[in-house]
Amino acid sequence: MYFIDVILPIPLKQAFTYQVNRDEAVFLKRGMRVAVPFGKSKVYTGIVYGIYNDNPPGYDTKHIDQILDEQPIVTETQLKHWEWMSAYYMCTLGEVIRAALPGAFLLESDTMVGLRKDVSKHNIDEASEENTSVSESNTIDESEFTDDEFLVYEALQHQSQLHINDIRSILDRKNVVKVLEGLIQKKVIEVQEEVHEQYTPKLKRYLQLAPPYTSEEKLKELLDSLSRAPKQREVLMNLFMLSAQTKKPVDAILLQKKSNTSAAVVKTLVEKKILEEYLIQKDRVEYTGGAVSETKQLNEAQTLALSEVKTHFETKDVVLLHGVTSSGKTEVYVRLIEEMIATGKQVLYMLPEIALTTQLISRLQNYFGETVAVYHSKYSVNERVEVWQNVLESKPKAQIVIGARSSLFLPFSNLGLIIVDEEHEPSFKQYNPSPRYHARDSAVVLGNIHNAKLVLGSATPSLESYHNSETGKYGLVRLTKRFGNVLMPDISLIDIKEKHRKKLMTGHFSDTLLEAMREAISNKEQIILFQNRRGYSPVVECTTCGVSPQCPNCDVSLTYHQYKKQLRCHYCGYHMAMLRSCMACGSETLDTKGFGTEQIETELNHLFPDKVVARMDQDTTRGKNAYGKLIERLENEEIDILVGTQMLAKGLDFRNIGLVGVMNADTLLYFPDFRAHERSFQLLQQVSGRAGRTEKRGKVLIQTYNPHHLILQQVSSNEYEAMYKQEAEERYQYKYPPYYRTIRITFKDKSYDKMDKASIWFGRALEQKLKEHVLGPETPPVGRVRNLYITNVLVKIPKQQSLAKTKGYISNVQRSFNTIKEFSTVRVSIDVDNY
DNA sequence: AGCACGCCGACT
DNA sequence: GTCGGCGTGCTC
Repeated sequence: MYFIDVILPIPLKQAFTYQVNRDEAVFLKRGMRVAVPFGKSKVYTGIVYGIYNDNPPGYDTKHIDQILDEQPIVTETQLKHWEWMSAYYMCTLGEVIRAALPGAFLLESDTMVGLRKDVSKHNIDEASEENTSVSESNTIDESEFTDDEFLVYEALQHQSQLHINDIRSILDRKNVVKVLEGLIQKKVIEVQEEVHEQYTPKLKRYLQLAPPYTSEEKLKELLDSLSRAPKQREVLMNLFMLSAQTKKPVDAILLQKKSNTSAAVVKTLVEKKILEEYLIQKDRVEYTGGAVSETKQLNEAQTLALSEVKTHFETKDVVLLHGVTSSGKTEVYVRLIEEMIATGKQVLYMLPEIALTTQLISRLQNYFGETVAVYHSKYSVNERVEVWQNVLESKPKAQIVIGARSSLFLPFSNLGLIIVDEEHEPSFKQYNPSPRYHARDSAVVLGNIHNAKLVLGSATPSLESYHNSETGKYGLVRLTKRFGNVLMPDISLIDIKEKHRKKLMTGHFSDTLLEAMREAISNKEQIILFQNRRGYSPVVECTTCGVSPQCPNCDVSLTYHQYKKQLRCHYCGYHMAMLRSCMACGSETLDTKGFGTEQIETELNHLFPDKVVARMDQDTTRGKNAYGKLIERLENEEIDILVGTQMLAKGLDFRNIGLVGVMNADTLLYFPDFRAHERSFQLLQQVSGRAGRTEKRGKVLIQTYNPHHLILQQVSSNEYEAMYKQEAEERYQYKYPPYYRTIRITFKDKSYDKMDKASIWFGRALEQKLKEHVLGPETPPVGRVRNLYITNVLVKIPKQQSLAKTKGYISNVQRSFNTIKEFSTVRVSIDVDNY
């Protein structure tokens, strides 16, 4: 007897044991995929985790359905990293696998329904006497069908196979099992579980002359015979011309184009067996660029930084590269990459999703040509599988991988260097679904496993990383000058309280900002305006009774979107038409409070009617290429003024931005989060960094009601150090990271009472041992989303307290919690390092 | 997580 | 009287 342990991509702690035969046991290796039956009627894809014989578990085991790989697609190194991840972030290995593997690797099981072969035809065409092969029991009596059964039966006359979801929509109901059971019993249909391989290699069609015609004589004959089919002749002539140069089969599409003809003509030739068709597998992810360009000469500061990084690498594995915006960090990375790939090792370059622009990718491809592979969620499942395979096989075309946080899961075998650019970006942390991992921190561990070096780069490092460099855990290298001696932008604060008092505001624009905008426009410079809120206005309020429309599913007010004349909830997507009158008192005195990007755009259209204004936020960049197109328009200077949310802060690298305006900095500062100040500083610095990238000094204007706020002062004078010292002090005082670690436990339930009771129970249980380090339960700013009430318990862990033990204790509490029936519907999620 | 089983309200 | 709602428990 042989058994294997399989990890399934579901949130269950255990592995599942299946039976295999001897041959399978010999063939299988850890890290291969198998399809296994699970539960009553499901087939899942799992990863083989262990193989053993003669140690039967104390229960019946099922046999595996099939083996899906020839070779492991997951390496031992990956498994090690993933195990660390599941332990550290308190999730199951299955959840890590689900996040790690490209969707196409995880097969889907589908229930397909078909008519039984022995009855189908017989009953459509009036049963003929001769057809005696049909046995008595399979004769269908349609009169015995219920209405639903008949509908399904009829649908199957037109389609040989139906997916269970099709049947659901045909019958317009969810539970179709009863109906199907009835039909099975009447021996009309049969069901089967089908496993679909989602990955389909991309095939390219090639054509060549069929063998009978390859001799010159035959060819002549052929051409003569086609004298009355000029189109076909033309195609053949073109084929000769094209293949004369290459002596290879010819791309079908190219041939068709060259011959200036339709697909039908080509098809006829294939059908006449004059041409032969070939399908050749083609890589989807391909670099088609030309020559590889030389890397740029580094300036003095960059050269120094590079050598400092290398010096640190002698004693440390991680170096933090703190370089101001446009100081040319990328060039330093490029040098490091260059040296690393020369030794034959792999390099991973991680960026936040949004900063993965074509700009940067093509820049790297110019240096490294086809050794660069790109990996992120916007790529299709098929493309991702190809990159995965290329990395797995250590192919040269994936020696350098540039990707978003999920690229961390790729099957590297000999990773030498990891670069985490824009290290401070919050989007490196995944919140939902589990695993709630931080890609930067997980990359440090990955680097450790591979014995690789890491560079974390940022203009505004996260407090944690900077702290690590202060304590000597990381090396620290600075780049304080912008490349080409471009000056740091000139940042000024505008007191809009005073401007309001002096009546110097036009809508949301102060006179100072407007003046600066006019000046920039007359200098033919572009302008970026930042407002960290989308929509038209976040609150609509009745001036008579003070009531404002709320989302029925969430505890938030609805945001007014003028463009669609709608009220929308940004949490659940609920929307309704804009009201004409107040829902509570009926008076038509509705007013808007607060403002978003859409309102700024509207105001701009009035203020600068002859200028091109564009908006960049979630609403305008939804489409596949919308973001890229906006960037392109901005690059080509087709846009004069761009309004946007924090999307603007990342990766935009343009020459002609003369002015950056922040419409209201206060919404950032008063965000209820211990990182609000750090985030505000980072965001404002990053946005400011968009200004002035040529010789001329860029200008930044920040409108605020609190011009004396310390953070704003620090932003305007570009004092990262001061900000760090100040913030670090506060974090220490209030027991927050980086001095304390935190774990957040979230409780959700559609009953407020249950959620409340459950969280209190959990909190009390934790307090037994963790004492005053347990905070809450506390209601978050939005206490209900999608009709689920939410509350949080926060566990703080002092530096000297064992993280592993604390997590162990939390797990124990959770285990007892799960045995309490009353709380069974309460959803508990744990977020380790919830920042 | 799915998914099936099983027990209670709103309709033919 | 059914249909279908959701609470409960299991999956090798």
